[in-house]
Amino acid sequence: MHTQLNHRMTKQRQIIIEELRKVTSHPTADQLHEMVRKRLPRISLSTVYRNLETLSSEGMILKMDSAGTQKRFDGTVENHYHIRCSRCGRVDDVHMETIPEIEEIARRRSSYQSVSHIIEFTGICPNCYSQSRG
Amino acid sequence: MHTQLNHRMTKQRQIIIEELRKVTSHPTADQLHEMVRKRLPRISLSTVYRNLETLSSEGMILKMDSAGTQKRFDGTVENHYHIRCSRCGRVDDVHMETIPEIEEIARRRSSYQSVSHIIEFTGICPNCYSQSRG
DNA sequence: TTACTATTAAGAAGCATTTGCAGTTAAAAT
DNA sequence: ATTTTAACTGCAAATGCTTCTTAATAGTAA
Repeated sequence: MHTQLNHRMTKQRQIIIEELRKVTSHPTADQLHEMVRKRLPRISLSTVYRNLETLSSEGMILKMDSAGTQKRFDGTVENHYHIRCSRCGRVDDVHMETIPEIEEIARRRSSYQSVSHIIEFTGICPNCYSQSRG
Repeated sequence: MHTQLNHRMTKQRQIIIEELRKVTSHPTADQLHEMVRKRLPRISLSTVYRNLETLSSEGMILKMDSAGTQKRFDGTVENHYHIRCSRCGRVDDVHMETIPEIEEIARRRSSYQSVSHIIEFTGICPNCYSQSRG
């Protein structure tokens, strides 16, 4: 059982992984491009983008902020949680109690101030799920 | 006292708020534009964007996915939480235990399947905080 | 009413990301 | 070790979301 789908380990891909794993700074694509360029001066930004996409869909790295390209807006301001369908992008509210206690934990562990939080769930929405079972 | 900072309640702004509060679908700016157009056919998309920005900075609505314009990447795949500085955009890992139990709660409340979760904290990082105190 | 200034519509500009293409190369097949 | 072939690369151009520019409009205060 392997998730390798005819993917080649090119020099570019190898070095992108290595450089990303070296740091804890959660770089953007262009920051990573700069880092990789120190070792592969001719690598293009689109190669970095392409590989980041491939690697994250293989589960080898994590793409953050991967919600989607467009921002969404909510008329409700009080903190509440959301769940997003990974198939169709639909977003619903999750009606559950919030857990503000974790903010104090995060504050202590991170030494950030004025800590707030959001939780975002991801899953398959009822529509997409029923479609997938015919 | 009031949080009104020389902001005018124009017809456009009023209707944008009303339409957003009517729904629970977390629309994107262009979806909301379409909704508002039913009542104000000549409103422009940039007016919608401008007002959504104003309203969310006033705290009257919530802007989701407001992380930033660029995606970030993480070499660590196992679920862990992040904290982001609202001043400088810096992102750090938060070393605390994850709480997978909430996924079951969210699954029951939402009727989504295969639920996973992330928590994102927001705060002021040590650098920005020490700057702000001179 | 008059003056003042925030706001608007329309379109251009900005910027992150994706895509088309022609040449290259990793790696499977021979 | 060669051949083969489809994935991959660099580059440029395209795309798509969001913000900015500008001249005109319209709330608001006096």
